[in-house]
Amino acid sequence: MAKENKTQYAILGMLSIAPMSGYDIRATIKKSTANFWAESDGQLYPALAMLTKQGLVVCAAAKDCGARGKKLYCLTQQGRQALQTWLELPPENQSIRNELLLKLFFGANLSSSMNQERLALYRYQLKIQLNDLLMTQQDLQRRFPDSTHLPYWLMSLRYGIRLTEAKLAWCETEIEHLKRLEQ
Amino acid sequence: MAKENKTQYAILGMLSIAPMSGYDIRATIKKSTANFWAESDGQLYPALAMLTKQGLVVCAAAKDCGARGKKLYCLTQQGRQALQTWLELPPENQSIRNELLLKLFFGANLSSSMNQERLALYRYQLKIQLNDLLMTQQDLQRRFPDSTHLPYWLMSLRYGIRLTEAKLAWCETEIEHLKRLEQ
DNA sequence: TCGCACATGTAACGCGTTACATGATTAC
DNA sequence: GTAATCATGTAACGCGTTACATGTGCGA
Repeated sequence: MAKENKTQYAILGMLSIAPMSGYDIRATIKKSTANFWAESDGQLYPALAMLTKQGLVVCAAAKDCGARGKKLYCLTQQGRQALQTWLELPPENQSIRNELLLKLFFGANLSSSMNQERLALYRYQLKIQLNDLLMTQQDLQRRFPDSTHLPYWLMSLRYGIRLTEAKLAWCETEIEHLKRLEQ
Repeated sequence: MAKENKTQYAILGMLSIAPMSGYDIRATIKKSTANFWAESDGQLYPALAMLTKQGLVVCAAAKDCGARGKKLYCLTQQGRQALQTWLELPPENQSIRNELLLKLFFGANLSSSMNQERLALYRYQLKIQLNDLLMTQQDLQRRFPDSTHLPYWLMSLRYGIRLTEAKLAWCETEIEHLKRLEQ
């Protein structure tokens, strides 16, 4: 009835790259997939516990967990299989909800300058985002030059870069549009 | 604690354009904001009922509702004020979850051809989307040449067009990338 | 010794989707 | 008459966010 939990697959995918702790997964997601995938703590840890119970991941013995009680998780054969099965399915497209766009769609209810300010703020945020993405790109290429994952990581990064550039260009032209409209 | 219900504002916004029934709102959302905002039936009608109870919208008397029991809703002064207040707040950005991108991020677990097929299918879907957007653009300009809303509707449309074009261009280059990688 | 980053979790809350349910009107 | 579209709702379900709770180890 309701949608299937995708958090588990994000976790399995991350563990297919390397064994990690919950904290590592969280950090990796924030660093590398933040542009197209987010997870919240409240999902991550329960999902890890469930995957363990289902035998899709195993937690290294407490001994090997290093300091600070870090729990290192590994994919099991079943886990790898479950990931594979999911990866091969066609991706479902989530419903989109972009509040900025919705507010602009109703922009006739606001002053033109209000809308311009909104766009200008967005442009500013996009510039920062773009910069981050470009830095991450360099960073990845330097740190994992030989990883089999690198081409795919760069692919998803370029998606972010392209989209952010397109949004920026859109912002510029729309601000100009509004300025001209005022006169 | 949890997030505020945004459906109500989408409804108020739609009613700021013209009085509408629930069915009309639904149809309008599907036609015009589908690219950045979606609503499901299960949210729409209860939200309308709640807005009525709160006095933010009123339902025209049953008499005036036309055939088929259609209920025509109008904004009240309070409703207009509530919309205004919300519009002026900075937009919150929803967390993004793009399953296609996540699957590509883990693409090293699949064959190169599988990833290529995935991208090719996406490219096909994007072309259709782009076409729809361009048609809608013409349609809007023809049907509402003098509406104060038109500039903002076109703005949100151009966002969709720009983004879709960027995604398409990205698709093309990535398919080429993968082809070259295979050799 | 004080604060920050590391590290793992739980509970409340309600949003949003899906599926179900129902009936009228129009067009062929 | 019968299918499609118009039209309005309800109920189940669980996903995902936010806030809370707790403790460790390292560096300044």
